[in-house]
Amino acid sequence: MKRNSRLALALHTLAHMAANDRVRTSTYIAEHAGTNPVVVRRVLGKLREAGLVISVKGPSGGWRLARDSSQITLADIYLALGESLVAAEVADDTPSCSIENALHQRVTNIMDTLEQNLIERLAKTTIAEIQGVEKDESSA
Amino acid sequence: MKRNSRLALALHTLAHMAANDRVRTSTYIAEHAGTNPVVVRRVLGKLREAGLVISVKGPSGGWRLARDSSQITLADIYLALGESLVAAEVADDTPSCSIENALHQRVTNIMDTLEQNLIERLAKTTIAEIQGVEKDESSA
DNA sequence: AAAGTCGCAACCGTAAGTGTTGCGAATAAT
DNA sequence: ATTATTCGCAACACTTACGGTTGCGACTTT
Repeated sequence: MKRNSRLALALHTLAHMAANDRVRTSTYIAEHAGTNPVVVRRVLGKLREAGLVISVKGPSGGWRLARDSSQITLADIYLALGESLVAAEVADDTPSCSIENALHQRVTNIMDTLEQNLIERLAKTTIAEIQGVEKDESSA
Repeated sequence: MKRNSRLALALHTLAHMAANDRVRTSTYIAEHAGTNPVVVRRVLGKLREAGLVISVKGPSGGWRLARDSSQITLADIYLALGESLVAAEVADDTPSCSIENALHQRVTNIMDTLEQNLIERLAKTTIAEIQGVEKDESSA
């Protein structure tokens, strides 16, 4: 797969799961998403920590949504994955002078604001809206 | 520096240049941005291709804004750098079935829309607004 | 008891990006 | 003209992030 495709994978998978409430194994999901079961578990694991999906072990186990797809927004997913597409991950500051430092702070603030705008925008769409209308029949 | 810091570097640099209209060398900029002259030239080179800055060779050469800082938006910079922070770079499609394909298309459309929203948001801020009020005096 | 499934850790390979060096081209200053 | 300065560009090394893969243990249903 391509780079930083976790969000796309999560969206795709949850929309798929929203089509009906059958339990899906990570192997099944991986095949339909064109990736690996472990990758699926890695991504869905984060969503499970955030309470968006539920996993059950053992035969006839797998994954299902923790609540109705209309109650899961894209922001929920984005935040659950710990994504930060816009904002810079601050690490070390080398403020050569106070003016540089102030400027750096202003740039950082702007990017943080942009990140926040993105999240607010994400919060306005739910999985149910992605999933659309049709019910999926592909089980084999 | 950190990863994908090109946008932050460009913002920082252009805001710095907006403080006055002196020509800055890439070495000077790099020192103040905590990076390397070649990295600065790489980033500013893209902005030059987009007509946002002008570079002059030779002694007393360097970089300056191509137009007033109030006429350069963050979207100009973002697009000049060829950034795509949200949208997925499509490469290959493996539509196992038509339903999968439709779903994939819908996810792609959503991420494209989010990318577009980000750009629209970026277009609402100019370098002049980042730069603020004070005039910078640091030359040594 | 057996089989299926997740959970997790470890590792590899690839890709992207920054940092660095070197050299050529252009241009201003002398 | 010569020289010094600066960009332009290509090539390379180094690091980091991430997807992909394997292996094994834990759990639970049948």
